[in-house]
Amino acid sequence: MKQETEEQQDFVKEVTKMSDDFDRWYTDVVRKAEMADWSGVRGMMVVRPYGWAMWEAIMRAFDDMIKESGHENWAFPLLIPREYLMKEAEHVEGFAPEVAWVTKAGGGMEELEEPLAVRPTSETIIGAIIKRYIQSHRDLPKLTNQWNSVVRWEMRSRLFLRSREFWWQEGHTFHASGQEAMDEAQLILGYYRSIAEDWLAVPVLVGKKSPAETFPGAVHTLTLEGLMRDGLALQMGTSHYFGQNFARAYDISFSNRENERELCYSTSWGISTRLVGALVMAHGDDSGLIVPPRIAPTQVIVVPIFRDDEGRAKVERFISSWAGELKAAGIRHRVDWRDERPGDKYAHWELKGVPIRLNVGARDADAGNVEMVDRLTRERVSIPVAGIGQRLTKALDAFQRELFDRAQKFQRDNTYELGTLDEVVAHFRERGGFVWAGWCGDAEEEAKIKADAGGVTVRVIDEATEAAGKCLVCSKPAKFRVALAKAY
RNA sequence: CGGGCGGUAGCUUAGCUCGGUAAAGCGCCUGGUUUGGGACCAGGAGACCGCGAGUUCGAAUCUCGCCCGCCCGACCA
Repeated sequence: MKQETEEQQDFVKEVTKMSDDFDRWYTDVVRKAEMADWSGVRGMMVVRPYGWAMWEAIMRAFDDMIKESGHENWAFPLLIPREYLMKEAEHVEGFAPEVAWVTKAGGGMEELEEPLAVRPTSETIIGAIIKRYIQSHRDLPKLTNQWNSVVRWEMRSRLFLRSREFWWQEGHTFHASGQEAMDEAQLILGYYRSIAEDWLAVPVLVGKKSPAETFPGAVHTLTLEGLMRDGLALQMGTSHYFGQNFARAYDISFSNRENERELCYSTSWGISTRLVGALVMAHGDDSGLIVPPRIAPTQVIVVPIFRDDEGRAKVERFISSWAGELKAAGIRHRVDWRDERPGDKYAHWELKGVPIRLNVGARDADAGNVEMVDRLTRERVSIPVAGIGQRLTKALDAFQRELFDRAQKFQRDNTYELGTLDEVVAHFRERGGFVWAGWCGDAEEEAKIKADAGGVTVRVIDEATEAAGKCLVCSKPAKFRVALAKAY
């Protein structure tokens, strides 16, 4: 059954091999699988239906989670008056380099009195607006979210990973106590972890960001990091606790039970279309995408095989005798009736990463079987059509688990524990992955790691584990246990 | 935003050095033969040669400006 490894590698012809050039492989796959493209406007991408459908699956899953815990979707303005943006000092400084401005409008391109920023994120305008709706502790917590796109004037772009416009959700919540807001940030981090691990099948490290990497204006930032197949880490979401920083800047206050004026505590959090890129880079292979079943726009593709009209009619009758069962089982499936040869269709759907394929020809119809092939192992098994809905549901669940297990094994195999900066530098000269080490917490030492090890940064601080041993740079007792990596 | 490279049909590219009828493969359309791992034959459509200016009798080719992309740096969801 599995004699043809080399042969299988050749199935997809036009995609650069992952081992030859990971970056080109990534771009080839995203474009050939019809997920996204460049638009002609610098750094601005167009997300095509196949890619957008994956984002839709993520949106549905996450939207359900936050609705369940009382969050509500809003729509806030795209353009932000300059004065709003200027109020939180660290925030302005952090975002200033990447804000795009609208300075002219109208047929005569008249200069605006006040330039308007195209939102790079909406803390400022939401802060300025939301205070109207918060007067009493009874108005709290205020749990808002919006699904939108934002613009950041990036100098270098990559499909899904970094583009000048990207789609995301941004949640902004306001609370009566710091503890409640911190709990909120943690709750969302848990949701994000579930999206990454349970939906995208990408295992993640979670923890706090170092002060240098903390979101501008935040007290602390929680983050999750996945490991891509080239050994680079990718930030897959962030959840920020602001304390009263934004409330102070925007005067968001409420009357507490004692009838005293008090500033709110706030959070913000986001995941973006970058996750679609993460799924490509965490699971794909030389034949193209491998899409986790829970995200897959098409979970099961049926390839009919026939010689003539009579054969076609027979196969068609056979398929329609059990296709209803797939529908009843809630399986997203399609039958590929295109006028192409079977081999062409196999390669096509492998490139698109459809988890399970059913080959159905006359001999299957006669036997009441279909040939099931899964995208991960490529093993072919003949299965009876009786109970096919249940059978495929199980197979898809198993596929989802195997994909996660495989990614988790990859992450484990590429995670190391090192003690000194020399070791870290030597390590990253040779390979990628995560390196756990002790750190004293000093910003200077962090900068030294980044400089000496060629862009290696502190990705997460593991707060669940007590730091032991010494700082890898200065050998003072370590305050934190941190995961280091090169990242996108 | 700095340094390097590139842009010719839907895609990948040749042609450019040395100016002179725009080419190929893949893809697409039509017909036929085919169909259990990327088929074959025949015919056909498809190109403001990235955009604009300049030099020239004549520009895909030379010059300048701009736009877009790729690689390397700094910045980054």
